[in-house]
Amino acid sequence: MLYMDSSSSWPENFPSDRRRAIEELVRGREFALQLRNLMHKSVGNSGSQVLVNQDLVVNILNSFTASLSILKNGDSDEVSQVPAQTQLSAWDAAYRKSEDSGESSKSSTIRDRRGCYKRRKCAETRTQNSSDLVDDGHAWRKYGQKVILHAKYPRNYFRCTHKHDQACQATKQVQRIQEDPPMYRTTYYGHHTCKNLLKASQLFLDSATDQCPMISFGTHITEKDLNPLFTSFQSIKREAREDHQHNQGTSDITYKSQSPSSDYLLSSDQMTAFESTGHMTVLSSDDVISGVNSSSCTANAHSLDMGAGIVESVDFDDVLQFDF
DNA sequence: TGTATTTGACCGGT
DNA sequence: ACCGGTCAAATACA
Repeated sequence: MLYMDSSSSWPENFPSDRRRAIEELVRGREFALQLRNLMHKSVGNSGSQVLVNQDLVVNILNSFTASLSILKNGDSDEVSQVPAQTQLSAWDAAYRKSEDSGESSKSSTIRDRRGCYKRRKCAETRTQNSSDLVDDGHAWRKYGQKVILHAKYPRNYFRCTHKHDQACQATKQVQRIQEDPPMYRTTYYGHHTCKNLLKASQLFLDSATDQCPMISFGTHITEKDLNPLFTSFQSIKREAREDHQHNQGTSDITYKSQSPSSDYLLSSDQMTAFESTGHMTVLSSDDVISGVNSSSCTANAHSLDMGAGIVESVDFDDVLQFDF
């Protein structure tokens, strides 16, 4: 999340009343951010209540951000994160203005796109190699394909389907890296902020009804427990199933917490991060609970080959036990 | 008709 | 100037 620096220099002749309005909005957004952070730490809220609260905070933040963008009119950092409708309005306005004033554009059919997008600089990335194009549970929309220098195969660019309606900034790149057997490298940029509830619920319902031999959950998961931050489950389930075929008789896996309210699920993203770093973040139906960093949680978990039964428990603020 | 994909052009960073 | 990421008009598809 980008923040407007209140100490940034203001353009000359920038109206003082607008400046004050912007400063007030910045303050308000800071308060909303603090509220969000407090909510993340709070305990005792039910999952659904946290979801409602998070919705509210997201709406508040979006409103502030959109307002700031409109007022400041042209700060690309701000434009990049406001809802698309706001962006389009601003661009349409700018476009109409240039038309009205009779300014000529480079092309009669293509409008001036200068400043219309900002490249990510050091967004968080995660890379995953796989032998097939796994469904990671998110809705992606392809927006480009490029031939890459010294690469045998073109690189494909995808953005979240909800980029415009929910301002979700997550993107990924998929590139074939090997012909036979086919291997693909997928690089994820940023996190999903969209509420992909329909698809997530389908996955959960699917996981609840599918008699997957490797994974079971201690309690039934209902839609009210869904956390939009937590979605990708399908691929790990498939991994588990495939592995099971190679390792018949491996015991069921239940991710259980000692707190009575919730069990834990692992997304494929988390497993990928876990593979490469030995560190993972575990999400409950409520929210991020804690991080795991245990030298004993290494290779075996990666392929879900739990035959060696490595991890018994990991220390947390709120202790999470892995019953393998 | 609405949504997704393709693809050439544009743009920013180096 | 070049490379790679993104945009958006054209096209395909359900």
